[in-house]
Amino acid sequence: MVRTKSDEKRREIIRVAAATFEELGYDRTSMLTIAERMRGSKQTLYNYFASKEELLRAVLAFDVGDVADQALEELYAAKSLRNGLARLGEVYLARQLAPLAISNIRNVATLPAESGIGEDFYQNILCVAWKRVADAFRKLMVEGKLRRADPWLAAMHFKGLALQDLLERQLLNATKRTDPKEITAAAKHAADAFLRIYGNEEANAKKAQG
Amino acid sequence: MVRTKSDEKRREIIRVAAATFEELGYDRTSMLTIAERMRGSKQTLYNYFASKEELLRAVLAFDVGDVADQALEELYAAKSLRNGLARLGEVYLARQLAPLAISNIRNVATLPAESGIGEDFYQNILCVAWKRVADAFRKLMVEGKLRRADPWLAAMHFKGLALQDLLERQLLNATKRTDPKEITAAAKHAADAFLRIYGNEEANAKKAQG
DNA sequence: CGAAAAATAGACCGTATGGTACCGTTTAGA
DNA sequence: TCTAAACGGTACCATACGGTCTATTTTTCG
Repeated sequence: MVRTKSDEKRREIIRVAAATFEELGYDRTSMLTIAERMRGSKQTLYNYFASKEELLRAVLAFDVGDVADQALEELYAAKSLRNGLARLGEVYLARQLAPLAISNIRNVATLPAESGIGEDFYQNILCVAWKRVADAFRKLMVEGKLRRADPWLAAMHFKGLALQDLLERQLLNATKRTDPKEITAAAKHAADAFLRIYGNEEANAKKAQG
Repeated sequence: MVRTKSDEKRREIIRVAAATFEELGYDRTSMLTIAERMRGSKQTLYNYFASKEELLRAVLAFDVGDVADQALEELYAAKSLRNGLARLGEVYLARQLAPLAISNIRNVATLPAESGIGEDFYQNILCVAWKRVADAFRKLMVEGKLRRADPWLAAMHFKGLALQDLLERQLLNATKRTDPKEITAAAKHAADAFLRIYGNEEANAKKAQG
């Protein structure tokens, strides 16, 4: 072999494509536009990716996150469970409301169901992270810091409490960009609410007694 | 005037357009397709609507719901607050997860932010209903059936608890159709969780004593 | 009935797209 | 240095779209 399609170039394509999808949306982004922004040719794109959809899949996979790791570190590092949950929510929110993440959801949602992209994205990208959160909750339940309950349901409730409204607004372009302060506030409210659902009053009561 | 562009025909166009947008998605639906399904001509469409986007706006406005009314009736009619909340959630979920509602969200999300459609849709359609729910919660707070808190935040929390995961899955086409039993279960869990956050233990305690 | 209003059908325009094919040029590695 | 792989540029293809225009037909109402 004399010359190799470099991984670096591949990543560069993905980066440019991601930025363009984010800016214009998948449907309104043409392969030509991406090629031009690469200062390259369409042929090169098709050299690396079989189709536009394949390129989108690569963009989606690229966003895969260590979010869960970061977020869970926050959870463990915090002094109180409440603070930890608030930070967890904050990190998650910041990530999920970032333009790229939003546009990914939006772009996936526009594709026909038959492509199977939506299922892949939900199962392999979105859920993976939340499963780790659910596991963390399970541990907290075992440790008695949270009331015993279905950890996955708890994770979904946390997600819903923290995310729902802000995400919807971003998705619909009803808000230009979410104010970081609003994120912090939403995360705190979510943490408070979550503790009211899943907090372990028994343990707290015992502590108060002991 | 000898003949009037009938409101009936206008509604028929909206109906057909809605069904087609729902089936194919806004971007992949052409005005020609709609015209053919109407057994009419494109010109007639442009006779009633200035543009494709205008037609979408009409579709969105058409879906405007009495959802809130129905849902709140359920809330008041139920024997217990818990049952009422569960029914409220169930009705809302069933509505929000219906194919048309989902596709509306999806279609709005795909349009460029500059169009302002997203803001309109969120403010004038989605929020309107939830404001009524918030008002209902406010009343319940005044009556002491719920703990005093920000009613709007409470409504958003209820929405998040009930809706978040199922809506996301539908949006992304990660689920074909949501099982009604799953809807019922999600609504019940949401009601339980909601009462843990916003239930009024004082009142309950007094009742237990009295 | 007869005229005004509206619906139809289809050609048409300009533009754009995803994807392929070709060709001459650059590059890296043996 | 030489050669094969990868590149840029561009033309190309088939298709499709939103939107306009025109000519013809249908409907409705005075």
